[in-house]
Amino acid sequence: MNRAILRITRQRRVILEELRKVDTHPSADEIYEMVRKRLPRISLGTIYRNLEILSETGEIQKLETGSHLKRFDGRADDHCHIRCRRCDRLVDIFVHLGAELDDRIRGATDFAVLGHKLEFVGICPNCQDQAAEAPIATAG
Amino acid sequence: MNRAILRITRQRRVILEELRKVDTHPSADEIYEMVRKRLPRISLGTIYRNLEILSETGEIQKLETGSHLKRFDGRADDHCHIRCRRCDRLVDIFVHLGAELDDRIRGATDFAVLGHKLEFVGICPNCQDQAAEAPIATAG
DNA sequence: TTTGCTGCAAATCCTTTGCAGAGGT
DNA sequence: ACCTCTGCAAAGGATTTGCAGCAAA
Repeated sequence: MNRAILRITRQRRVILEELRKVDTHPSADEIYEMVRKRLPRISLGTIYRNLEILSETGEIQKLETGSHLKRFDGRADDHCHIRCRRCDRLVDIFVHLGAELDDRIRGATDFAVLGHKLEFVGICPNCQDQAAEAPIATAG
Repeated sequence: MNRAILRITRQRRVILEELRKVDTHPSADEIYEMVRKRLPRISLGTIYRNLEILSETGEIQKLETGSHLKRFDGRADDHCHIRCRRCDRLVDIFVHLGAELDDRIRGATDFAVLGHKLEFVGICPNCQDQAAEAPIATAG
């Protein structure tokens, strides 16, 4: 992927701006809808291409954990996420476990440890409230 | 997904047996190939349906972290994995960080924390050796 | 006998790609 | 002017699903 000098196109700039505006970790398709309000003729292909490039250069983060579709994060600094099991909402958590975790497993593997992907799973406050009103029927 | 009483079909049994034989965390397609040697007429659809059911009932684990395709783990007990960045091989690690990690973030979120997905990334011994002989060209 | 499961094939969903023309630098 | 980027549309790969017949219980 030896990329030459990047150009700052209108599309690339707007994609980054829109992604930086939110903390909702939208999917490519959701970003497409957001950007389309400002650039109605942009194509989904361009969205995908730019999200790929922006995450390669480290300006954004591609989140591939635990969902069938990719989500993107406008923040690239050290933080992790928690996903709601009911509504699939993904929220930032600023607890820094980073290097510590990696150190803890170095004795337990013969791999050279480079890093990790961590995502918590839970129920968000909204869905907790709904559950109180109308609990989800679990088999059994 | 309120499922009724499950039947133990020949297909379901063989899929589980084959998955339990290996510690390689195969994809659906790889499991298809393994099972086909014993049940040549089985279909990929049946493989997918059964892997889904078996992971719902907790007999196996569906691994969705950090790869474009799902992998499956015949062990359902508490352990995590490390993935090789070069060859994508996925290996078990038996360091138990489970409950401890969840406790550490309970103060930092208003979600009800249920658990987490954790996957380490590194370079496996094989690929380390290869790198020593012929280092991978990185852009620059 | 009941009804969950199977094989088959088509459908679906997300993502990537080829191409000719547009637009940054 | 050069060469990366874009829009369009088609391709791609993994997974899901409808259906009629099959087979556990």
